[in-house]
Amino acid sequence: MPASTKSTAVPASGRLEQSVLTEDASFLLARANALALAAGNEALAEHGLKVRSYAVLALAVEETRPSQRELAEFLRLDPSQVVSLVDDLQRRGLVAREPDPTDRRANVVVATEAGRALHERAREAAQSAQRRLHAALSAAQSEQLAELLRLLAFPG
Amino acid sequence: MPASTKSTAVPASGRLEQSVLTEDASFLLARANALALAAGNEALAEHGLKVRSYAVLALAVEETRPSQRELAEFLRLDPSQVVSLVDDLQRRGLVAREPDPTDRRANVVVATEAGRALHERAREAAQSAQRRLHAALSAAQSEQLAELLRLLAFPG
DNA sequence: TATTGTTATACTCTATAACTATA
DNA sequence: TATAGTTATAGAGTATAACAATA
Repeated sequence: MPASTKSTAVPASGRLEQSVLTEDASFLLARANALALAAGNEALAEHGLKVRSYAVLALAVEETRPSQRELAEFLRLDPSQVVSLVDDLQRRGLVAREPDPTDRRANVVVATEAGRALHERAREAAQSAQRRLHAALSAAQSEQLAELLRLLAFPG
Repeated sequence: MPASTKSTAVPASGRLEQSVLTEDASFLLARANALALAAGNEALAEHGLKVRSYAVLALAVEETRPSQRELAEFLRLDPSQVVSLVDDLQRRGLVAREPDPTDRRANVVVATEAGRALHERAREAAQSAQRRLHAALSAAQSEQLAELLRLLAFPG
C-alpha cells in the first residue's frame, strides 16, 4: 500500500479525529455518553439491570423516598417510562410502591431488602466499569470532570 | 404545609440533588447529554437538521472525505443508520456520495455547495445553543471540560 | 475470506395524548 | 383547575442478520 494513502501518523480508523467536531463539547458529550452507556449496561447485565433501572434502584435505596414524579424529573425520563421501570423492579421484588401519606395521588418508591442487596453488588460492578472507562484520566481529572458535568447537568 | 416536609433549603423540585448519583460521572454524563441533545435538536430544527444529521453534514464539509464506514465508527452509529442519514441529506441536495477511486466498495460522503451553506448557518445556531448551555461555566471551564471529555471519548 | 454498503426487521427508547383519582 | 400516576400508541433511535459487490 502506497505511503500517500497513510500520510499521517494517525491510524486509519482515527482519520476523522482531526475533525473540528472534536472541539465540539456536545459531540464529545454524546460520544463519551455512548461509551459510558454501553460499558454500564454491559457491567450491569449480570445483575439483570441496565443503567436506567440501576439509577431508579439507587434512588429507591436512599432516605429521600422519591415519588415517581421526582424520579422522572431527576432522571429526565417521561413519567410513563418511570411507570414501566418501577413495574419491572417491583415485579422482581426489588422495590415497593408506598402511599405518600401527605398526598394520596403520589407513590413513594422504596427498595426492599432484596433490592438493597442487589444494589450493593450492582454498584460495585458499575464502579469497576467506570474505573476502566476513566483509565485515561487521573483521579483528580475524574473528580474535576464530575464537577464540570455537574454544572452542566444541574444549572441553577 | 408543615416545615418538616421541607426541612432543607433545597427547592422541592431539587430534593434528589443530594443523591449519591450526583457523584456518579456516568449519570452526570447521561443527564448533561440529554440536556445538550434537546438543546441542540431544538436549535437545529429551524434548519431542518438534528444533532445526528448535523454531525454527518459537518464531517462531509471537511477535507477528510470520509467513507460511510468511517462516519459510522466516528459517530458510533450502526452502518445502516448512516445509510438513512446520508439518504436523507442526499435527497435534500446537501451531500453527495462519490465513489472512492481506491476502493470501489466504498462511498465517500461530500457536501454540496448548498450543504456547505446550510452547515455554516446551522453551525452558528448550534454554537449559540451551546453557549446558553454552558452559561454556568467560564470559558476556561468549557475548554477544560472539552479536554477531559476528549480523553473519555477517544481513549488510545 | 473479509469488508462496504444496503435492506429488512425487531427491539428499545422517547414523546404524546387521554384517562382516573386526587389536590 | 392542576397534578400524580397510568395506559395506549406512535415515533425515533438502536441492533442484528442477510445479501451483493468488491477487496
